[in-house]
Parts: sequence; C-alpha cells; structure tokens
Amino acid sequence: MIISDWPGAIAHIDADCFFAACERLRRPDLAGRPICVLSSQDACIVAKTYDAKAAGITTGMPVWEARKLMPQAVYLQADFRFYGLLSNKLFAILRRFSPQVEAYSIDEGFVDLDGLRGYWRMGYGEIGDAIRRTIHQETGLTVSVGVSVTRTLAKMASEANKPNGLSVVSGRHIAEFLSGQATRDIPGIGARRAALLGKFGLHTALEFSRAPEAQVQRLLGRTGMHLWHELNGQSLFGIQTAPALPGSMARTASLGERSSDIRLVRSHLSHHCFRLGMDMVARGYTARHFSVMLRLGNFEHVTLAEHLPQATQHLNIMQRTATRLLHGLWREGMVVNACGIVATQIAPAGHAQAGLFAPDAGDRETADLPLWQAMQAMRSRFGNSIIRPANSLLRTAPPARQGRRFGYPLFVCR
DNA sequence: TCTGGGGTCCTAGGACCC
DNA sequence: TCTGGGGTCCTAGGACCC
Repeated sequence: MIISDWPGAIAHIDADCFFAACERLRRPDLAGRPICVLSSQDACIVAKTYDAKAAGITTGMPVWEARKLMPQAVYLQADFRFYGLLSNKLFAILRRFSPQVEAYSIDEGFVDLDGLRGYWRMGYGEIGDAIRRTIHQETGLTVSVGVSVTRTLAKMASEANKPNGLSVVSGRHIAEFLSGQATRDIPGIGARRAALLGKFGLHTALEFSRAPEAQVQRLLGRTGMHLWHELNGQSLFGIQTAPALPGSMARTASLGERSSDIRLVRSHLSHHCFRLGMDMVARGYTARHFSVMLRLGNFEHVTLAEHLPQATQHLNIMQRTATRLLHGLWREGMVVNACGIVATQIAPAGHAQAGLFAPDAGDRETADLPLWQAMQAMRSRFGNSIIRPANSLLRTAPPARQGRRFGYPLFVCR
C-alpha cells in the first residue's frame, strides 16, 4: 500500500518516568540517586528512575523486593496532587502548539498537528522537537515525542526513542520503522495476543501490518482490525479533546491481610464507598448501577451488582447498597483479601434527581448534598484522612473502639 | 510474579421479544 | 414435544493500558 508522506500528523508526547522525575524536580538534593515512588499503602512500586529500572525493579513489584535489589535507592510516598500540578503545566504547553490536544493519561498526550506546518513555518518533525525542548525549558521534565500519521504509529514512535527523544515516521518510512518493531510493541497487543500472532509466524509489526485482513480479523477481531488500519497509515481514532463521561468509577484495595470476618470487610467496603462518593460529589456525577467485588484467598473474584431505581450520589444510599450486596455475596468461611465497589451508568448530577419512583429519595439527595460538598472541601483542604465514616473504623482501630452500630453512618474527624 | 489500583474496549451468551 | 428467524439488551469475562 502506498500512502502519501503526511495524510495526517499526530504527535504523541510521553513524559519520561514521570512520577520519579517530579520527585527529582522537587528534591534537588536527591540528584544522582535512584528514586522509587510507592503506592498509597507503601505496598508496591508505581514508578522508578531509569537506574532503578536497570537494577531490575519493575512497576508493581512489592517494596520489600525492590529494597533487596536496591537498598541505596530513595523510596518516596506518591504525591498525586503535586504530579497533577506538573501535568497541568505540561498540557498547557501542548495547547500552545495546537488547540487539538488529548490528555491520554496524567503524563501522556496526543496533539493533532495536521495542517500546522504553515502556521509554525516548520516541518512536523521540527514542531515535535520544539514541543520537546519547550517542555524541558519550562518545566525541567524530559519527554519523548513521536510524530507520525496515526495515533498508534505516533505512540510507537515515542516509545522507540526514550528518554528525551524524538522520532518521526512519515508515510514513506512506515515499513522501515515497523520492521524494527515486535508485535508486542504495538499498543493493544499484550503478551497473550503477541503469543497468538507468533504461532502464525507474525513476529514483527511489519509482518502483522502485511497480514491478510481476513486473518487479522480471525486472530484479533475488531481490535486487531483497528490496529491493522492504523499501522497501515489509515487514521481511525481522532484526537478527543474533551474528556468523556467515565464508563465506570471504582474504588478497590487489598485488605492487607486475609480475613473471614464480615465486619472487617464491611469496614473496608464502607471506606471505599466513602472515597467513591466523595469523588462523585467532587466531579458532579451520579450513578445508577453499583457492584461489589470481593477477591478471595485463591485470587478468584466474585461480584454482585444492583440496579437502583434512580441515579444517586448519596453516600448513605451507596453504603446501604454496598452492605446489601456484601451480604448477598458472603458465604460462611469465606477468606477475603481485597474488596471494592464499582459504579457504572454514570451521569452528570443536577436536574435529573426528581424521582419518578421515589420522590422522597430525590428530595433527600438534594437536601444532603451541601453536607457531602462540605466534607469534600475539608478533604481537599486538609487531606483525605481528615474525615471518614465511623463504620469504616474497624480497618484501623481494634474492635474495642467501635461504637454501637447506627442505622445512619456517623462521621469521625481526625 | 503469588499479586496495585483505576480504567477501556470487545465478545460471547443468555433472556426476552415479535 | 425436536423446533423459526431475527433483533435488542444486559452481563460476565478476557485482554489490555497507564
């Protein structure tokens, strides 16, 4: 297939080991030392500098294991608020180069450069390099930039030259570029799909892109066809500038132990409901469908879901729903090591509360909203642990400190 | 590798309807 | 009482991503 050099132009910008780089900016005294950033419960590694990676530390690795590999590294608590501020700066710079910017994750974005060569009086590759240099000058972060004709190719290009790199793959250079990439390097093809492709003799991204359409369809279905077109220079996914309504919102976490005590699990679940509810209030969302997940000792997951008569962001309704679902799932002798709640059918809060089925619930929802908002304001000002539901205390306190059970959750301030 | 948390998209299969 | 076809909606689970 022959395509023109620039049927479109998309840049993918990816910050290099973002969380660790943020910490390095904030702590110049740590210059030259490997840095590992930890998950909220200090359980595992969520980011690391390149030297830590070279020592064998991987994302998701338990902390004790990383310390064994690299005792001299600095282990820091993650500070997502700080990372968010730097992320905002980064995206503000991208928007100066093009109004069409998609925030793909906290440290990755796509920029539509199509047709902007004249405006910037530069080639697409040069614009990409200007983005890279500007971000470094203004934030101190290094990023890797890939410029190509589709999203998938741009993302592969940035990944291929890290850190602080630029790669440009125009239409006429696609085949040459893909011949040096494994199928596993295609975003959307993980270990399983790569293994499947390998059985059919497809090892490089170029071989995949030249496989017959019918075979790709059989092997990887619609996902495969999307990737196949994108690798062949046909852009299927544009730049999505406005964040879409989330399909689901979840709060889950491991217990940190195994437990057969439903009261303990309920306490964790209550905490997760609270975190989810606060986030929904902060973002102005309601949900109509809730599901509770338990992860059992053998790592099997069980879930139970419930459809509410109307959408809600009411903490008490969510708490009661979660408790009902937990009791529905619970079996005598069950061993649980994680639990969580997932909300789906998300909608913007607002006028739609007036209840067709339960007018009273609608009224109460509106009446209690200022309370939830005040609690969320406290959390954003003083930290998330400033206030929590009393029935989640068993997580952190011995049973002796539990009060009697109230039908209506009580909140406790730090 | 005995294991984090928050998401997305796709597919298969069941329930239900005409 | 061995026997239709087609459509939609919902759910669970797989695979993948950061």
